[in-house]
Order: sequence, then structure tokens, then C-alpha cells
Amino acid sequence: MRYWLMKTEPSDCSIDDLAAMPGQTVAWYGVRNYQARNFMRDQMRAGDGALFYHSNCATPGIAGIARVASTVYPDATQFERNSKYYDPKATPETPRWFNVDVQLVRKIPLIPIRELRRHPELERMRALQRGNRLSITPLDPAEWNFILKNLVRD
DNA sequence: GCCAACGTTGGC
DNA sequence: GCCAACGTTGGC
Repeated sequence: MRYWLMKTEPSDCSIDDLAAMPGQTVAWYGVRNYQARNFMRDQMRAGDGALFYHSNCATPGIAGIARVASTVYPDATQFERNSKYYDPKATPETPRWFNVDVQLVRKIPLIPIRELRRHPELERMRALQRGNRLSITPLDPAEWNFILKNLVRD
């Protein structure tokens, strides 16, 4: 079992949007970065833990706990001509981009990135590294445990 | 809105 | 295969 941090812009899909989805589950479409794709395609498994992270907003940070709720499958938007995620080089026979489904476990009081940066236990966390832009990054089990044990309130 | 950092593209 | 130009990301 692995752990992930998954970024989303709340204006696109917030934790409340996720909570309102049928089954509180959303298809994680639109990943168009090869490194993030490879994490998803090669390492994600149903049942993996995920931190649902709000980026590019007033208070970026971890907004909820989620889980990977499906195996990987081709991202349908790569074949849709009028989608902004359309990829002319992708075919159904050789898809280039993939999805998993992500299901809410629970919404939590937001843990701002500024707080994450205060803890030496998290200083090596991939998502906090300078210049990191990956929308999907792996979390060490130790980082996952630290956050759940010490930073999640309620 | 700024801008540093990074990924991608395409001419050569 | 190099690398400059360009586009995107995302915290601030």
C-alpha cells in the first residue's frame, strides 16, 4: 500500500465538490505530465491512501483524506476532440494518459502549506520541495503517519 | 499579478 | 541531440 499527495485547484474540483459527487468519488482526469502519469499508471493501486490538496488558491493546503478507488484506466478526455485535454497522438489502442478514481474518506480542517513547512518531519516531503510542480507525488509512510497523527484535527 | 522553476517544443 | 523559446505551475 502506498500513499500519495494529489493536487487539485479548488476552483476546478474542491473537497466539497468531491463530497457532492455520487459515491463521493471522482475520476482524476486531465493529468498530462509524464512523471505524474507514471506514478498513477505504474504504482497506484486501489486502496492506496491520498491527501487531497488544494493548490493555486488563497490558502493552499491539505483539505481532506481520500483513497484510490479503482485500478488505472485510460483517460477518456484524451480522445475528445473538443476537450482541452485532447491529445491527437493518443488512440484507444495505445492510450497515453490514464485515470484512477479517487474517493473521499473524510474532509478535514485545512492544513495550510505554511503549517506543513513548519515541521522538520516533513522537510523532505516531495510536494514541498522547491520547484516541485507534480500534481501527484508519493508520500513516505512516515510522512503520512505524521500528518494523520499530529496535524489532522477533530 | 509576479516570477522562479520546470517541462515541452521544434529548428538546426 | 542540443538548446532557446515558450507555456505552465503554483506559492506568495
